[in-house]
Amino acid sequence: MPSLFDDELSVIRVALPVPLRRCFDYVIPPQLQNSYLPVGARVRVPYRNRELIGVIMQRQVTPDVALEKLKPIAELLDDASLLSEEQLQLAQWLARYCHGPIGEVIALMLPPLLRQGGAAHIQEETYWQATLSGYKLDPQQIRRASKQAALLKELQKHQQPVAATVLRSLGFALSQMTALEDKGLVCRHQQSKHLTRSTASSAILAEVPLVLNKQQQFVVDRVLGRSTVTDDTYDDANEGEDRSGAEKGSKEPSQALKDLLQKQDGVSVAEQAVVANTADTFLLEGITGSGKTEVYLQIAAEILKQQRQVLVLVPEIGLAPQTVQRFKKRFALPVLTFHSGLNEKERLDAWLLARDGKARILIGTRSAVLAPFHDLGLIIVDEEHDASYKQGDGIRYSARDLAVVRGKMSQVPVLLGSATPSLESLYNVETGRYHGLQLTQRAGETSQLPKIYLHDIKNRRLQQGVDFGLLQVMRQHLESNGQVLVFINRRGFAPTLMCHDCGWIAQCNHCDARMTLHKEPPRLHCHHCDTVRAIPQSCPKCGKHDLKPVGSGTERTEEALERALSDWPVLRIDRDSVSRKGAMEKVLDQVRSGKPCVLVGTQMLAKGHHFPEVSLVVVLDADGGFYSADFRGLERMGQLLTQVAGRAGRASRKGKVVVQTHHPEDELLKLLAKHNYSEFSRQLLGQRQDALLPPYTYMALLRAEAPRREDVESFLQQIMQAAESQLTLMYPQGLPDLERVGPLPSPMERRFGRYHMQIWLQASRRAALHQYLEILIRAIEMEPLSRKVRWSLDVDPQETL
DNA sequence: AGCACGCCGACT
DNA sequence: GTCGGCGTGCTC
Repeated sequence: MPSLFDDELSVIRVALPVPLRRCFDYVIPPQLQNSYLPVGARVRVPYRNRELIGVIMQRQVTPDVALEKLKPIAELLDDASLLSEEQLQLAQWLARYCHGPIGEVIALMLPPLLRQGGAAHIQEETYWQATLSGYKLDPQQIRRASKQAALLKELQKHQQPVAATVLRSLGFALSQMTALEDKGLVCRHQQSKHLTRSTASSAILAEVPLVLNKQQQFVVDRVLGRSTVTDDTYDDANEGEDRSGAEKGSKEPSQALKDLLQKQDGVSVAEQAVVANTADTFLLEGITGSGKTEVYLQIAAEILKQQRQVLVLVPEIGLAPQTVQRFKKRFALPVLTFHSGLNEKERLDAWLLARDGKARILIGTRSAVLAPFHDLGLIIVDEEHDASYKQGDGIRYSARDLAVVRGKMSQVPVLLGSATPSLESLYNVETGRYHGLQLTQRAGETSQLPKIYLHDIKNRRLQQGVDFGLLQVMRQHLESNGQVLVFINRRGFAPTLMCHDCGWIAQCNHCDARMTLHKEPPRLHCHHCDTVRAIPQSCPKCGKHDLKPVGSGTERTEEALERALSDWPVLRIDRDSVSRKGAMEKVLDQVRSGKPCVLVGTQMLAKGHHFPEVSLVVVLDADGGFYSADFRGLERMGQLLTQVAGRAGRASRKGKVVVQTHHPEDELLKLLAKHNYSEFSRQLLGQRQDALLPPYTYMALLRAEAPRREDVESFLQQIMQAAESQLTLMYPQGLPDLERVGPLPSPMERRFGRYHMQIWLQASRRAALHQYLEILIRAIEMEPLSRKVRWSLDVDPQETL
């Protein structure tokens, strides 16, 4: 009979993927008494009447329920910890910060296959490569085995190992491969099919780095924690190197590369140790074309030299193909991607390869910030202002902010980069939490920044949203072989359909929104709930045949420009036109061909793509930011306009940007037109400070939604009341500067047949906000209505929808 | 979240 | 007489 002491030793605490903000305790059954049950390993456990897979969070716990209630673990799935100490710490931090269930955060960290209980092993395949003597031997010398000779000849064609499956499909048999192996002419490798590059190679670089200008060099040195020499001798030396290096790189790349590879092999351990890494956060503000990516590459190179790994976060992998390409081209090391486009197997492999240190560089979208690493040495967050770092359902976290936290935890530098930094990050520079770094010059041979014109459209006659005079300007650019980019932030043909006779408009049945008129294919489409209806022939209300499209979207602009500029191709890029796979590439290829054309599109076009031949960019409506219900509307507008302007004149041509607006005298717009994003953001920060809005205060938003309005409203009222009485009980003095507003109807209250309401919370101290949130969450858990209502808590909301 | 238990309406 | 509606209670 085991003693009480023994029992307690055999109780472990497990995080389970259930929406409960606690863990569950289990006893270790006799058959596992002698097993190693480390924190971070997965277990299969009975839970109510089924089995779940959880992660061990704590060992030797004293259970807070009676011992008899504890069930035994059914199975131990890992013989070693699957989540590192660092990851578990990060998960705990995130769960506390979001006030979410730890089990769900843990589940978020595991790729789906591991969540389902799959084995944590990389599936390796056999690869064959000729040995040194195999490469040298003339295959004809292999007599009486023509098949082997052919196989050797095949392998001699490749510098890299070739998969056995590929060889088999070419008609070679395993016996032929092993026969050559016995002769010492070929050798086999076991490796993941995603690791096509050798991990053992001592070479790090695969190409000669570009020569940095002084600003870039300063940034590289600063992030790497090198002491920077600022006297003139250094500058002169640098200038001298500049020219010779550039020449060498351009004229004789192969020789330069050889030198470089030779040098790399000779890098001594002592040399590597010179760099004293910082664990600080840096905000790199670099205008478009200032060579941020090159800076990333060269900082990453130093970290990689130390045998450490680099994590690169990008907003969307689809928008960053050239970033991925540049990393792959630069480094002779395995570069892997991690994003939602991967299938489950690929996701698992990338995850495991990063964990084992075999993936040296991981480029991924937001969830990559939770990936495991063997020895992480640097985190880069590209386009740090991008809203897609915070999105998604369930646990709402900002991958950018989490990257900063992870950097601090792991004592690793974090580099946030953007041409248009978020106000949050700029504020963090101001308060000294981040170090600010700047790139103000366009790198390379690139021309000056485009000139931006604010075009007043008050009282002007527009043709489908385009000023008549502007068409002439477009024509000029096309005639001089330029390309024209036209932005409009609405897709579809027209924002809605209206009866000219009685004023009826096409309203969505499920949302407080009008339906968008589309022509391809013809339909009325609600962009909020995806409801599609046929276009009525006559007015459903008065029966008259006088239905008119109101306003214009991408389809209509495309149509209008096709008519007005019929000598040139007009291409459209928006979510509808590129939904088919490869459609986007097809259009982009046509643009890259460099022939004059007009490209009409939504913001999709503004991000990531380079169009060197674009000489004119037209923004049809810049005024959206002024009327936005969201307090970040202006910030978004500034970022978008600046990014859009960055699309013009990137190569030999000097670009021009025309922005149609009703507010050409607006000071903020004028700052943007002068390429002065810094001053623009400073002014916005001033406004935020005056209005006591983030980043000067901390905000949280409790959203709730249900089919019945009354349920949402009384739910929010009930929990607020409960929280209020709890607050006076726990903090008789109250919490300082804590604003509680609501329940309020959300902007667009009815969506997809459900009513949305919210409670706003704001505080000048983060701690006060979180103390209140804790109370509020407890109130929700007690409230019976919470099963009728879907609710979610958003700390640091990006959108107030 | 799931999933059982439990107590009231329209069906073979 | 049952099948099944969704209210509510619990999960180590």
